[in-house]
Amino acid sequence: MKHFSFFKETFEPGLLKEIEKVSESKKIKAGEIIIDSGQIIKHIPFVLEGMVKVFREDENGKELLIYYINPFESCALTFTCCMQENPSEVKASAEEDTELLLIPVHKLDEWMGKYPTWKTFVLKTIRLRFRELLKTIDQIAFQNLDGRLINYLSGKSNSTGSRLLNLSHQQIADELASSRVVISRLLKKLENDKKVILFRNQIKLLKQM
DNA sequence: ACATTAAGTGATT
DNA sequence: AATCACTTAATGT
Repeated sequence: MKHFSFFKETFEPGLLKEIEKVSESKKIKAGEIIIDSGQIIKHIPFVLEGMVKVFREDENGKELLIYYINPFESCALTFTCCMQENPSEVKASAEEDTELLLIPVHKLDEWMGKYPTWKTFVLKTIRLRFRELLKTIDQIAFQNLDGRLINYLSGKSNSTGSRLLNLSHQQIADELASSRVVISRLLKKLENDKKVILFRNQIKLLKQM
C-alpha cells in the first residue's frame, strides 16, 4: 500500500490489514466530478494525492465552496450521511489530479466498534470540519465577505505552502458565491492596507493575516 | 495588429 | 453587496 508510514501511525495493524483487503485505489483527473449531489455514496473516499473540492451548487450553477480535502484526509460529510444510505447533499470534484482510496461504506459502521483508532480518526475529521463549518456560518451570518476572503486566501496559502496564489478574481468570486467586481474591490482594499500585492492571475500575500 | 480575457471604476439599486 | 456599463491593461494568435 502506498504512503504506508502514515497509515501505520494512524491505524492499528488489524485495521490496516482490513483496509488493504477491502479498499481499492482510483485515479481521478483534475476537474473530474467525483460525487454529484443526489447521488448515493457507496465508498468512503480517502485522499492519497492531490486535492478534492467539496461544494454546493444551486439551480443556476452557482457554487459555494464547503471545504477542500487534502492528502491523508477523508470526507467528514461522507461519514455523516452514508451510514443510512442518504444521498449526497454536495458535489465533489478533483481540484488537481488525485488518487483516492475507496472503502465500502458498510465498513464504517463495522469498524467503529471494532477498531478504536478508526473511531478516533472518524470523530476527529468530523470535529475538525464541523468547527470550520461553524466559522464560515458565522461569517456568512454576519455578512463579512471581507473576513471570509481573508480566510479563504490564508487557507489557500496554507494548503499550497506558498504565499503566491495563482487565482483570478473570478475564480475566487465563484468559490465564495460572490461576484468578480466585489472581490476585485475587496482585494484592492487589502492591497492598500499592504496585506497583499495583486498581479494578473496572481495574488501575493504579505505577512500573517 | 487584433481578439480575448482579467481587472479597475463610477453609478445605481 | 450586487449588478450594469464601460474602461484599461495584459496576453494570446
